[in-house]
Amino acid sequence: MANVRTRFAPSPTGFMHLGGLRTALYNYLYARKMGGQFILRIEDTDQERFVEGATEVIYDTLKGCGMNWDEGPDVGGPCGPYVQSERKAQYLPYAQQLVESGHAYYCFCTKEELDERRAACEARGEVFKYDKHCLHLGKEEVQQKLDSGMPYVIRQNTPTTGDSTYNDLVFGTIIMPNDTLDDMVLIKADGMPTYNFANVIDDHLMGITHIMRGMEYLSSTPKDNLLYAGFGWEIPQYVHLPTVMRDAQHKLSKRHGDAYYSDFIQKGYLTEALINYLALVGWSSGDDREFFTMDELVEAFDIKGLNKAPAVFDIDKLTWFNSKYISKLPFEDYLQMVTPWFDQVLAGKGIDYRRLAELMQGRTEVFNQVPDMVRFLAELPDYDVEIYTHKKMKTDAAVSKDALEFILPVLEGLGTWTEAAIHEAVMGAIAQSGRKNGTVLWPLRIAISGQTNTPGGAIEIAWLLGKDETLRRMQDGLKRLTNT
RNA sequence: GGCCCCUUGGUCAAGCGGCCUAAGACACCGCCCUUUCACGGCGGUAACAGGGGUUCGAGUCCCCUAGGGGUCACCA
Repeated sequence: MANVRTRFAPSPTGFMHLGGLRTALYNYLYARKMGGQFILRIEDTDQERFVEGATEVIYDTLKGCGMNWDEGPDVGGPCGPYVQSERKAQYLPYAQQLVESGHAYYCFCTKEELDERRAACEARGEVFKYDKHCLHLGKEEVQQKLDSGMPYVIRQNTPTTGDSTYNDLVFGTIIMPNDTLDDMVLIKADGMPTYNFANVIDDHLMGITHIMRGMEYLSSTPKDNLLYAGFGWEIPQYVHLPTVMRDAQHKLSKRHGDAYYSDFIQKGYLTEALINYLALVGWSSGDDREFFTMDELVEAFDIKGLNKAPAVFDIDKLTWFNSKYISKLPFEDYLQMVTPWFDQVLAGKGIDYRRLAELMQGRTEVFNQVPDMVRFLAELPDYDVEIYTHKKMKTDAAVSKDALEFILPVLEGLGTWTEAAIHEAVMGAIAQSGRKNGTVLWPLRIAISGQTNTPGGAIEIAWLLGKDETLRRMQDGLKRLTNT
Protein backbone atom coordinates (compact mmCIF):
# COMPACT_ATOMS: atom_id res chain seq x y z
CA MET A 1 0.00 0.00 0.00
CA ALA A 2 1.07 3.54 -0.67
CA ASN A 3 2.44 5.72 2.07
CA VAL A 4 -0.28 6.39 4.62
CA ARG A 5 -1.03 9.97 5.56
CA THR A 6 -3.67 10.85 8.12
CA ARG A 7 -4.68 14.16 9.56
CA PHE A 8 -6.37 15.71 12.53
CA ALA A 9 -8.16 18.90 11.53
CA PRO A 10 -9.67 20.61 14.56
CA SER A 11 -11.30 23.99 14.77
CA PRO A 12 -9.69 26.30 17.29
CA THR A 13 -12.53 26.62 19.75
CA GLY A 14 -10.37 26.87 22.83
CA PHE A 15 -11.19 23.41 24.11
CA MET A 16 -10.29 19.88 23.20
CA HIS A 17 -13.38 17.73 23.09
CA LEU A 18 -12.84 14.14 24.13
CA GLY A 19 -14.50 12.91 20.97
CA GLY A 20 -12.04 15.00 19.00
CA LEU A 21 -9.15 13.79 21.08
CA ARG A 22 -10.10 10.22 20.33
CA THR A 23 -10.32 11.03 16.64
CA ALA A 24 -6.83 12.53 16.84
CA LEU A 25 -5.64 9.44 18.68
CA TYR A 26 -6.88 7.01 16.06
CA ASN A 27 -5.41 9.10 13.27
CA TYR A 28 -2.13 9.23 15.11
CA LEU A 29 -2.09 5.52 15.90
CA TYR A 30 -2.88 4.50 12.38
CA ALA A 31 -0.24 6.74 10.85
CA ARG A 32 2.40 5.46 13.26
CA LYS A 33 1.31 1.87 12.89
CA MET A 34 1.62 2.12 9.12
CA GLY A 35 4.84 4.05 9.23
CA GLY A 36 3.16 7.02 7.59
CA GLN A 37 2.64 10.65 8.52
CA PHE A 38 0.27 12.31 10.93
CA ILE A 39 -0.64 15.84 9.94
CA LEU A 40 -2.16 18.61 12.01
CA ARG A 41 -4.27 21.18 10.21
CA ILE A 42 -6.12 24.03 11.84
CA GLU A 43 -9.56 24.68 10.38
CA ASP A 44 -10.40 28.28 11.07
CA THR A 45 -12.50 29.24 8.08
CA ASP A 46 -15.17 30.60 10.36
CA GLN A 47 -13.63 33.85 11.44
CA GLU A 48 -16.47 34.81 13.72
CA ARG A 49 -15.59 31.93 15.94
CA PHE A 50 -11.96 32.80 16.34
CA VAL A 51 -10.77 32.25 19.90
CA GLU A 52 -7.54 33.70 21.23
CA GLY A 53 -5.01 31.09 22.30
CA ALA A 54 -7.11 28.25 20.97
CA THR A 55 -4.43 26.77 18.76
CA GLU A 56 -2.10 26.57 21.75
CA VAL A 57 -4.69 24.49 23.55
CA ILE A 58 -4.64 22.09 20.63
CA TYR A 59 -0.85 21.92 20.54
CA ASP A 60 -0.51 21.49 24.27
CA THR A 61 -3.15 18.82 24.51
CA LEU A 62 -1.78 16.75 21.67
CA LYS A 63 1.78 17.07 22.91
CA GLY A 64 0.75 16.38 26.46
CA CYS A 65 -0.87 13.19 25.29
CA GLY A 66 2.21 12.13 23.41
CA MET A 67 0.89 12.62 19.92
CA ASN A 68 3.47 14.35 17.81
CA TRP A 69 2.62 15.47 14.32
CA ASP A 70 4.95 15.26 11.36
CA GLU A 71 3.56 18.26 9.58
CA GLY A 72 1.62 21.17 11.00
CA PRO A 73 1.44 24.92 11.51
CA ASP A 74 4.36 25.09 13.90
CA VAL A 75 6.63 22.45 12.41
CA GLY A 76 5.86 23.18 8.79
CA GLY A 77 6.04 20.60 6.04
CA PRO A 78 5.89 20.28 2.26
CA CYS A 79 2.16 21.02 2.01
CA GLY A 80 1.94 24.17 4.08
CA PRO A 81 0.63 26.41 5.28
CA TYR A 82 -1.32 24.21 7.65
CA VAL A 83 -3.78 26.83 8.80
CA GLN A 84 -6.77 27.19 6.53
CA SER A 85 -7.15 30.93 6.90
CA GLU A 86 -3.63 31.24 5.51
CA ARG A 87 -4.62 29.20 2.50
CA LYS A 88 -7.75 31.18 1.70
CA ALA A 89 -6.54 32.46 -1.65
CA GLN A 90 -6.25 29.01 -3.14
CA TYR A 91 -9.86 27.89 -2.79
CA LEU A 92 -11.66 30.25 -5.14
CA PRO A 93 -9.72 29.19 -8.25
CA TYR A 94 -10.58 25.58 -7.54
CA ALA A 95 -14.23 26.47 -7.19
CA GLN A 96 -14.06 28.39 -10.44
CA GLN A 97 -12.53 25.38 -12.10
CA LEU A 98 -15.55 23.39 -10.99
CA VAL A 99 -17.83 26.08 -12.41
CA GLU A 100 -16.03 25.76 -15.75
CA SER A 101 -16.54 22.04 -15.82
CA GLY A 102 -20.18 22.29 -14.80
CA HIS A 103 -19.77 20.75 -11.36
CA ALA A 104 -20.56 24.04 -9.66
CA TYR A 105 -22.29 27.34 -10.33
CA TYR A 106 -22.65 30.88 -9.10
CA CYS A 107 -25.63 31.60 -6.92
CA PHE A 108 -27.00 35.06 -6.13
CA CYS A 109 -29.87 34.10 -3.92
CA THR A 110 -29.73 36.04 -0.69
CA LYS A 111 -29.87 34.52 2.72
CA GLU A 112 -33.26 36.11 3.27
CA GLU A 113 -34.68 34.63 0.11
CA LEU A 114 -33.42 31.23 1.07
CA ASP A 115 -34.77 31.46 4.58
CA GLU A 116 -38.11 32.37 3.14
CA ARG A 117 -38.14 29.44 0.78
CA ARG A 118 -36.95 27.13 3.48
CA ALA A 119 -39.73 28.26 5.80
CA ALA A 120 -42.35 27.86 3.10
CA CYS A 121 -41.06 24.42 2.37
CA GLU A 122 -41.14 23.36 5.96
CA ALA A 123 -44.65 24.74 6.28
CA ARG A 124 -45.66 22.30 3.58
CA GLY A 125 -43.94 19.55 5.49
CA GLU A 126 -41.32 19.02 2.84
CA VAL A 127 -37.57 18.71 3.10
CA PHE A 128 -35.91 21.85 1.90
CA LYS A 129 -33.32 21.51 -0.76
CA TYR A 130 -31.84 24.29 -2.82
CA ASP A 131 -33.83 24.34 -6.04
CA LYS A 132 -30.93 25.07 -8.39
CA HIS A 133 -32.60 28.41 -9.05
CA CYS A 134 -29.35 30.07 -10.14
CA LEU A 135 -28.07 27.11 -12.07
CA HIS A 136 -30.29 28.19 -14.92
CA LEU A 137 -28.95 31.71 -15.17
CA GLY A 138 -27.45 32.48 -18.53
CA LYS A 139 -23.72 32.95 -18.86
CA GLU A 140 -24.04 36.63 -19.71
CA GLU A 141 -26.45 37.21 -16.90
CA VAL A 142 -24.03 35.67 -14.43
CA GLN A 143 -21.17 37.75 -15.74
CA GLN A 144 -23.25 40.87 -15.56
CA LYS A 145 -24.16 40.27 -11.92
CA LEU A 146 -20.56 39.45 -11.13
CA ASP A 147 -19.38 42.63 -12.82
CA SER A 148 -21.90 44.70 -10.96
CA GLY A 149 -20.38 43.49 -7.73
CA MET A 150 -23.42 41.58 -6.59
CA PRO A 151 -22.66 39.25 -3.67
CA TYR A 152 -22.52 35.61 -4.64
CA VAL A 153 -21.71 32.16 -3.44
CA ILE A 154 -20.57 29.18 -5.46
CA ARG A 155 -22.63 26.05 -5.12
CA GLN A 156 -21.90 22.48 -5.93
CA ASN A 157 -24.02 21.09 -8.75
CA THR A 158 -25.11 17.68 -7.51
CA PRO A 159 -26.88 15.16 -9.70
CA THR A 160 -30.59 14.64 -9.11
CA THR A 161 -30.90 11.09 -10.29
CA GLY A 162 -29.16 7.84 -9.55
CA ASP A 163 -27.24 6.81 -6.45
CA SER A 164 -23.84 7.60 -5.00
CA THR A 165 -21.89 4.76 -3.51
CA TYR A 166 -18.69 4.62 -1.55
CA ASN A 167 -16.86 2.29 0.72
CA ASP A 168 -16.12 3.02 4.33
CA LEU A 169 -13.52 0.94 6.10
CA VAL A 170 -15.70 0.70 9.19
CA PHE A 171 -19.24 0.84 7.85
CA GLY A 172 -18.81 -0.89 4.54
CA THR A 173 -20.75 0.13 1.48
CA ILE A 174 -22.80 3.27 1.84
CA ILE A 175 -25.42 4.06 -0.79
CA MET A 176 -27.10 7.44 -1.00
CA PRO A 177 -29.84 8.47 -3.43
CA ASN A 178 -28.53 11.50 -5.31
CA ASP A 179 -31.80 13.34 -5.03
CA THR A 180 -31.22 13.69 -1.31
CA LEU A 181 -27.97 15.56 -1.94
CA ASP A 182 -28.17 19.30 -1.54
CA ASP A 183 -26.25 21.78 -3.68
CA MET A 184 -24.02 22.85 -0.85
CA VAL A 185 -22.18 26.13 -0.78
CA LEU A 186 -18.51 25.85 -1.65
CA ILE A 187 -17.46 29.47 -1.45
CA LYS A 188 -19.27 31.77 0.94
CA ALA A 189 -20.25 35.35 0.20
CA ASP A 190 -17.24 36.54 2.17
CA GLY A 191 -15.00 34.67 -0.24
CA MET A 192 -14.03 32.03 2.31
CA PRO A 193 -14.54 28.37 1.53
CA THR A 194 -17.01 26.33 3.54
CA TYR A 195 -15.63 23.65 5.78
CA ASN A 196 -16.69 20.89 3.41
CA PHE A 197 -15.01 22.41 0.42
CA ALA A 198 -11.80 23.47 2.13
CA ASN A 199 -11.55 20.00 3.53
CA VAL A 200 -11.65 18.29 0.20
CA ILE A 201 -9.15 20.68 -1.36
CA ASP A 202 -6.74 20.49 1.54
CA ASP A 203 -7.00 16.77 2.04
CA HIS A 204 -6.14 16.27 -1.59
CA LEU A 205 -3.37 18.83 -1.66
CA MET A 206 -1.87 17.39 1.48
CA GLY A 207 -2.00 13.89 0.10
CA ILE A 208 -4.22 12.52 2.85
CA THR A 209 -4.85 8.86 2.15
CA HIS A 210 -7.13 7.96 5.05
CA ILE A 211 -9.78 10.26 6.39
CA MET A 212 -10.70 9.26 9.91
CA ARG A 213 -13.44 11.44 11.33
CA GLY A 214 -16.67 11.31 13.27
CA MET A 215 -19.55 9.44 11.71
CA GLU A 216 -21.62 12.62 11.50
CA TYR A 217 -19.96 12.97 8.10
CA LEU A 218 -21.13 9.59 6.90
CA SER A 219 -24.01 11.01 4.93
CA SER A 220 -22.25 14.08 3.55
CA THR A 221 -19.34 12.08 2.18
CA PRO A 222 -20.98 11.43 -1.20
CA LYS A 223 -20.88 15.17 -1.83
CA ASP A 224 -17.17 15.18 -1.06
CA ASN A 225 -16.68 12.35 -3.48
CA LEU A 226 -18.53 14.23 -6.19
CA LEU A 227 -16.06 17.04 -5.68
CA TYR A 228 -13.07 14.72 -5.96
CA ALA A 229 -14.60 13.26 -9.10
CA GLY A 230 -15.21 16.73 -10.52
CA PHE A 231 -11.52 17.45 -10.22
CA GLY A 232 -10.56 14.00 -11.38
CA TRP A 233 -8.80 13.37 -8.09
CA GLU A 234 -8.40 10.07 -6.37
CA ILE A 235 -10.91 9.48 -3.59
CA PRO A 236 -9.29 8.75 -0.23
CA GLN A 237 -10.12 5.88 2.11
CA TYR A 238 -12.81 6.72 4.61
CA VAL A 239 -12.84 5.60 8.21
CA HIS A 240 -15.86 6.99 10.01
CA LEU A 241 -15.78 6.69 13.75
CA PRO A 242 -18.69 5.90 16.09
CA THR A 243 -19.82 8.72 18.33
CA VAL A 244 -18.66 8.99 21.91
CA MET A 245 -21.75 9.34 24.08
CA ARG A 246 -22.47 10.47 27.60
CA ASP A 247 -25.36 8.03 27.80
CA ALA A 248 -27.48 6.18 25.31
CA GLN A 249 -29.22 9.37 24.21
CA HIS A 250 -26.69 12.14 24.55
CA LYS A 251 -23.27 13.02 23.34
CA LEU A 252 -20.66 14.27 25.74
CA SER A 253 -21.45 17.90 26.32
CA LYS A 254 -20.02 21.13 27.54
CA ARG A 255 -22.94 21.66 29.87
CA HIS A 256 -22.27 18.54 31.84
CA GLY A 257 -18.59 19.24 32.26
CA ASP A 258 -17.75 15.89 30.79
CA ALA A 259 -16.70 16.89 27.32
CA TYR A 260 -13.29 18.45 27.50
CA TYR A 261 -9.87 17.08 28.09
CA SER A 262 -9.12 19.94 30.45
CA ASP A 263 -12.16 19.08 32.60
CA PHE A 264 -10.64 15.74 33.39
CA ILE A 265 -7.12 16.94 33.94
CA GLN A 266 -8.40 19.54 36.36
CA LYS A 267 -10.28 16.91 38.30
CA GLY A 268 -7.11 14.94 38.69
CA TYR A 269 -7.20 12.31 35.98
CA LEU A 270 -3.87 11.29 34.51
CA THR A 271 -3.32 11.81 30.81
CA GLU A 272 -2.05 8.25 30.37
CA ALA A 273 -5.16 6.81 31.97
CA LEU A 274 -7.42 9.00 29.89
CA ILE A 275 -5.72 8.09 26.64
CA ASN A 276 -5.70 4.42 27.52
CA TYR A 277 -9.40 4.45 28.30
CA LEU A 278 -10.32 6.65 25.37
CA ALA A 279 -8.66 4.26 22.96
CA LEU A 280 -11.01 1.57 24.20
CA VAL A 281 -14.19 3.55 23.65
CA GLY A 282 -15.25 2.26 20.27
CA TRP A 283 -12.22 0.14 19.62
CA SER A 284 -11.02 -3.25 20.80
CA SER A 285 -7.72 -4.98 20.28
CA GLY A 286 -9.62 -8.21 19.94
CA ASP A 287 -8.15 -9.84 23.01
CA ASP A 288 -8.50 -9.26 26.74
CA ARG A 289 -5.79 -6.68 27.04
CA GLU A 290 -6.83 -3.40 28.61
CA PHE A 291 -3.66 -1.65 29.62
CA PHE A 292 -1.74 0.02 26.85
CA THR A 293 1.02 2.57 26.70
CA MET A 294 0.99 4.80 23.65
CA ASP A 295 3.60 2.61 21.98
CA GLU A 296 1.57 -0.49 22.70
CA LEU A 297 -1.50 1.16 21.23
CA VAL A 298 0.43 1.91 18.07
CA GLU A 299 1.44 -1.72 17.91
CA ALA A 300 -2.05 -3.06 18.57
CA PHE A 301 -4.16 -0.61 16.61
CA ASP A 302 -6.13 -1.98 13.73
CA ILE A 303 -9.05 -0.48 11.84
CA LYS A 304 -10.72 -3.86 11.99
CA GLY A 305 -11.14 -3.40 15.73
CA LEU A 306 -13.24 -0.27 15.30
CA ASN A 307 -16.85 -0.59 16.33
CA LYS A 308 -19.86 0.82 14.50
CA ALA A 309 -22.29 1.53 17.31
CA PRO A 310 -22.07 4.72 19.37
CA ALA A 311 -20.19 4.04 22.61
CA VAL A 312 -20.99 5.41 26.03
CA PHE A 313 -18.09 7.01 27.82
CA ASP A 314 -18.11 5.34 31.23
CA ILE A 315 -16.60 7.56 33.89
CA ASP A 316 -16.55 4.71 36.37
CA LYS A 317 -14.31 2.73 34.13
CA LEU A 318 -12.09 5.72 33.46
CA THR A 319 -11.84 6.24 37.20
CA TRP A 320 -10.84 2.63 37.65
CA PHE A 321 -8.12 3.05 35.03
CA ASN A 322 -7.01 6.21 36.76
CA SER A 323 -6.69 4.53 40.16
CA LYS A 324 -4.57 1.83 38.57
CA TYR A 325 -2.30 4.33 36.90
CA ILE A 326 -1.97 6.29 40.12
CA SER A 327 -1.06 3.15 42.03
CA LYS A 328 1.66 2.39 39.53
CA LEU A 329 3.17 5.85 39.76
CA PRO A 330 6.69 6.05 41.23
CA PHE A 331 6.19 7.23 44.80
CA GLU A 332 8.09 10.47 44.38
CA ASP A 333 5.90 11.37 41.42
CA TYR A 334 2.79 10.64 43.37
CA LEU A 335 4.03 12.71 46.30
CA GLN A 336 4.66 15.64 44.05
CA MET A 337 1.29 15.37 42.36
CA VAL A 338 -0.73 14.94 45.51
CA THR A 339 0.94 17.75 47.45
CA PRO A 340 -1.17 20.59 46.06
CA TRP A 341 -4.30 18.60 46.86
CA PHE A 342 -3.08 18.07 50.41
CA ASP A 343 -2.32 21.77 50.63
CA GLN A 344 -5.92 22.64 49.94
CA VAL A 345 -6.91 21.47 53.40
CA LEU A 346 -3.71 20.68 55.28
CA ALA A 347 -1.42 23.62 54.51
CA GLY A 348 0.38 24.72 57.65
CA LYS A 349 -1.03 21.91 59.77
CA GLY A 350 2.28 20.18 60.22
CA ILE A 351 1.12 16.88 58.77
CA ASP A 352 3.83 14.63 57.36
CA TYR A 353 2.96 14.56 53.67
CA ARG A 354 5.37 11.80 52.85
CA ARG A 355 3.79 9.35 55.27
CA LEU A 356 0.32 10.49 54.35
CA ALA A 357 1.09 9.99 50.69
CA GLU A 358 2.26 6.43 51.37
CA LEU A 359 -1.07 5.79 52.99
CA MET A 360 -3.01 7.51 50.22
CA GLN A 361 -1.42 6.32 47.00
CA GLY A 362 -3.13 2.95 46.92
CA ARG A 363 -6.50 4.49 47.55
CA THR A 364 -6.49 7.54 45.33
CA GLU A 365 -8.89 7.15 42.43
CA VAL A 366 -8.99 10.75 41.27
CA PHE A 367 -6.96 13.51 42.84
CA ASN A 368 -9.91 15.77 43.48
CA GLN A 369 -11.18 13.26 46.03
CA VAL A 370 -8.05 13.72 48.11
CA PRO A 371 -8.99 16.86 50.08
CA ASP A 372 -12.16 15.29 51.43
CA MET A 373 -10.27 12.16 52.37
CA VAL A 374 -7.65 13.93 54.46
CA ARG A 375 -9.52 16.94 55.77
CA PHE A 376 -10.12 15.22 59.11
CA LEU A 377 -6.42 15.53 59.86
CA ALA A 378 -6.70 19.30 59.90
CA GLU A 379 -9.73 19.42 62.07
CA LEU A 380 -11.76 16.81 63.88
CA PRO A 381 -15.11 16.63 62.09
CA ASP A 382 -18.28 16.77 64.10
CA TYR A 383 -19.54 13.21 64.19
CA ASP A 384 -22.31 11.07 65.55
CA VAL A 385 -21.41 8.72 68.40
CA GLU A 386 -23.38 6.10 66.53
CA ILE A 387 -20.30 5.34 64.47
CA TYR A 388 -18.58 3.90 67.54
CA THR A 389 -20.95 1.00 67.21
CA HIS A 390 -19.57 -1.68 64.93
CA LYS A 391 -20.97 -5.17 64.94
CA LYS A 392 -17.93 -6.99 63.70
CA MET A 393 -15.62 -5.19 66.09
CA LYS A 394 -18.10 -5.86 68.87
CA THR A 395 -18.15 -2.24 69.89
CA ASP A 396 -20.86 0.13 71.04
CA ALA A 397 -20.84 3.36 73.02
CA ALA A 398 -20.17 1.69 76.34
CA VAL A 399 -17.43 -0.57 75.07
CA SER A 400 -15.83 2.33 73.24
CA LYS A 401 -15.85 4.53 76.29
CA ASP A 402 -14.19 1.79 78.24
CA ALA A 403 -11.63 1.23 75.50
CA LEU A 404 -10.69 4.88 75.30
CA GLU A 405 -10.41 5.17 79.06
CA PHE A 406 -8.21 2.12 78.99
CA ILE A 407 -5.87 3.22 76.22
CA LEU A 408 -5.67 6.94 77.00
CA PRO A 409 -3.17 6.61 79.87
CA VAL A 410 -1.05 4.26 77.78
CA LEU A 411 -0.63 6.92 75.13
CA GLU A 412 -0.26 9.69 77.66
CA GLY A 413 2.65 7.88 79.20
CA LEU A 414 4.37 7.28 75.92
CA GLY A 415 7.70 9.07 75.64
CA THR A 416 8.67 8.65 72.02
CA TRP A 417 5.96 9.27 69.48
CA THR A 418 6.84 7.04 66.59
CA GLU A 419 4.60 4.57 64.82
CA ALA A 420 6.68 1.72 66.13
CA ALA A 421 6.47 2.96 69.69
CA ILE A 422 2.76 3.62 69.47
CA HIS A 423 2.21 0.23 67.97
CA GLU A 424 4.21 -1.52 70.61
CA ALA A 425 2.57 0.31 73.47
CA VAL A 426 -0.97 -0.04 72.24
CA MET A 427 -0.77 -3.61 71.07
CA GLY A 428 1.14 -4.62 74.15
CA ALA A 429 -1.43 -3.11 76.45
CA ILE A 430 -4.27 -4.71 74.54
CA ALA A 431 -2.66 -8.11 74.69
CA GLN A 432 -2.00 -7.76 78.37
CA SER A 433 -5.54 -6.74 79.13
CA GLY A 434 -6.98 -9.66 77.24
CA ARG A 435 -9.07 -7.43 74.99
CA LYS A 436 -9.54 -7.89 71.31
CA ASN A 437 -7.58 -5.68 68.93
CA GLY A 438 -10.63 -4.40 67.13
CA THR A 439 -12.46 -3.61 70.32
CA VAL A 440 -9.85 -1.03 71.17
CA LEU A 441 -8.53 0.02 67.80
CA TRP A 442 -11.90 0.76 66.27
CA PRO A 443 -12.95 3.25 68.99
CA LEU A 444 -9.46 4.76 68.99
CA ARG A 445 -9.57 5.38 65.26
CA ILE A 446 -13.07 6.78 65.43
CA ALA A 447 -12.16 9.11 68.27
CA ILE A 448 -9.11 10.57 66.55
CA SER A 449 -10.54 10.72 63.04
CA GLY A 450 -14.23 11.28 63.56
CA GLN A 451 -15.08 9.04 60.64
CA THR A 452 -15.43 5.39 59.74
CA ASN A 453 -13.25 5.38 56.66
CA THR A 454 -9.73 6.66 56.83
CA PRO A 455 -6.47 6.23 55.00
CA GLY A 456 -4.53 4.00 57.35
CA GLY A 457 -5.44 2.67 60.76
CA ALA A 458 -5.49 4.10 64.27
CA ILE A 459 -1.76 3.91 64.78
CA GLU A 460 -0.79 5.66 61.56
CA ILE A 461 -3.33 8.37 62.17
CA ALA A 462 -2.24 8.86 65.76
CA TRP A 463 1.30 9.34 64.58
CA LEU A 464 0.28 11.77 61.82
CA LEU A 465 -1.75 13.80 64.28
CA GLY A 466 0.98 13.96 66.89
CA LYS A 467 0.66 13.19 70.57
CA ASP A 468 -1.09 16.32 71.74
CA GLU A 469 -3.75 16.31 69.11
CA THR A 470 -4.30 12.59 69.49
CA LEU A 471 -4.87 12.91 73.21
CA ARG A 472 -7.06 15.93 72.73
CA ARG A 473 -9.27 14.10 70.29
CA MET A 474 -9.51 11.12 72.59
CA GLN A 475 -10.67 13.37 75.42
CA ASP A 476 -13.18 14.85 73.06
CA GLY A 477 -14.40 11.39 72.17
CA LEU A 478 -14.75 10.47 75.79
CA LYS A 479 -16.81 13.57 76.37
CA ARG A 480 -19.14 12.69 73.52
CA LEU A 481 -19.53 9.15 74.79
CA THR A 482 -20.23 10.31 78.31
CA ASN A 483 -22.95 12.68 77.27
CA THR A 484 -25.04 9.95 75.72
C1' G B 1 -40.50 14.10 8.43
C1' G B 2 -36.78 12.43 4.11
C1' C B 3 -32.14 10.06 3.82
C1' C B 4 -27.87 7.40 6.17
C1' C B 5 -26.09 4.37 10.14
C1' C B 6 -26.48 1.28 14.44
C1' U B 7 -28.69 -2.78 17.96
C1' U B 8 -24.61 -9.04 22.58
C1' G B 9 -25.58 -8.07 30.35
C1' G B 10 -26.43 -1.23 33.62
C1' U B 11 -21.54 0.20 30.67
C1' C B 12 -17.19 -1.05 27.31
C1' A B 13 -16.83 -5.26 24.57
C1' A B 14 -15.03 -10.78 22.41
C1' G B 15 -17.70 -13.46 18.87
C1' C B 16 -16.83 -12.87 12.00
C1' G B 17 -22.39 -20.50 10.54
C1' G B 18 -21.16 -25.62 14.36
C1' C B 19 -15.47 -24.88 19.56
C1' C B 20 -21.49 -20.30 22.54
C1' U B 21 -26.17 -24.31 27.68
C1' A B 22 -22.05 -16.56 24.82
C1' A B 23 -15.30 -14.63 26.89
C1' G B 24 -13.07 -10.63 29.54
C1' A B 25 -13.30 -5.77 32.00
C1' C B 26 -16.00 -1.73 34.84
C1' A B 27 -20.09 -1.28 38.13
C1' C B 28 -23.02 -4.14 41.65
C1' C B 29 -23.58 -8.26 45.44
C1' G B 30 -21.34 -12.11 48.68
C1' C B 31 -17.11 -14.52 51.01
C1' C B 32 -11.84 -14.43 52.43
C1' C B 33 -7.68 -11.38 53.94
C1' U B 34 -7.31 -7.07 57.25
C1' U B 35 -7.03 -2.89 63.71
C1' U B 36 -11.20 0.68 59.42
C1' C B 37 -11.71 1.64 54.37
C1' A B 38 -9.27 0.52 50.12
C1' C B 39 -6.00 -3.00 47.65
C1' G B 40 -5.72 -8.19 46.67
C1' G B 41 -7.93 -13.28 46.20
C1' C B 42 -12.36 -16.26 45.31
C1' G B 43 -17.40 -16.54 43.83
C1' G B 44 -22.19 -14.57 42.13
C1' U B 45 -26.37 -11.67 39.62
C1' A B 46 -26.84 -10.01 34.60
C1' A B 47 -27.11 -10.03 27.44
C1' C B 48 -27.57 -12.09 21.64
C1' A B 49 -34.25 -5.91 20.82
C1' G B 50 -38.83 -8.61 18.56
C1' G B 51 -40.76 -11.39 14.42
C1' G B 52 -40.13 -13.92 9.94
C1' G B 53 -36.98 -16.50 6.66
C1' U B 54 -32.11 -19.15 4.53
C1' U B 55 -29.47 -23.55 6.47
C1' C B 56 -28.63 -30.14 8.76
C1' G B 57 -27.27 -26.01 12.12
C1' A B 58 -27.82 -18.57 13.28
C1' G B 59 -25.59 -14.12 18.20
C1' U B 60 -23.18 -14.81 13.46
C1' C B 61 -26.50 -14.42 6.52
C1' C B 62 -31.36 -12.00 4.39
C1' C B 63 -36.14 -9.35 5.18
C1' C B 64 -39.66 -6.75 8.26
C1' U B 65 -40.89 -4.19 12.82
C1' A B 66 -39.33 -1.55 17.02
C1' G B 67 -35.79 1.38 19.46
C1' G B 68 -31.51 4.54 19.28
C1' G B 69 -27.94 7.74 16.84
C1' G B 70 -26.60 10.98 12.80
C1' U B 71 -27.77 14.43 8.95
C1' C B 72 -30.72 17.81 6.26
C1' A B 73 -26.66 26.01 7.41
C1' C B 74 -23.12 31.14 3.40
C1' C B 75 -21.00 26.17 11.50
C1' A B 76 -17.06 23.45 11.61
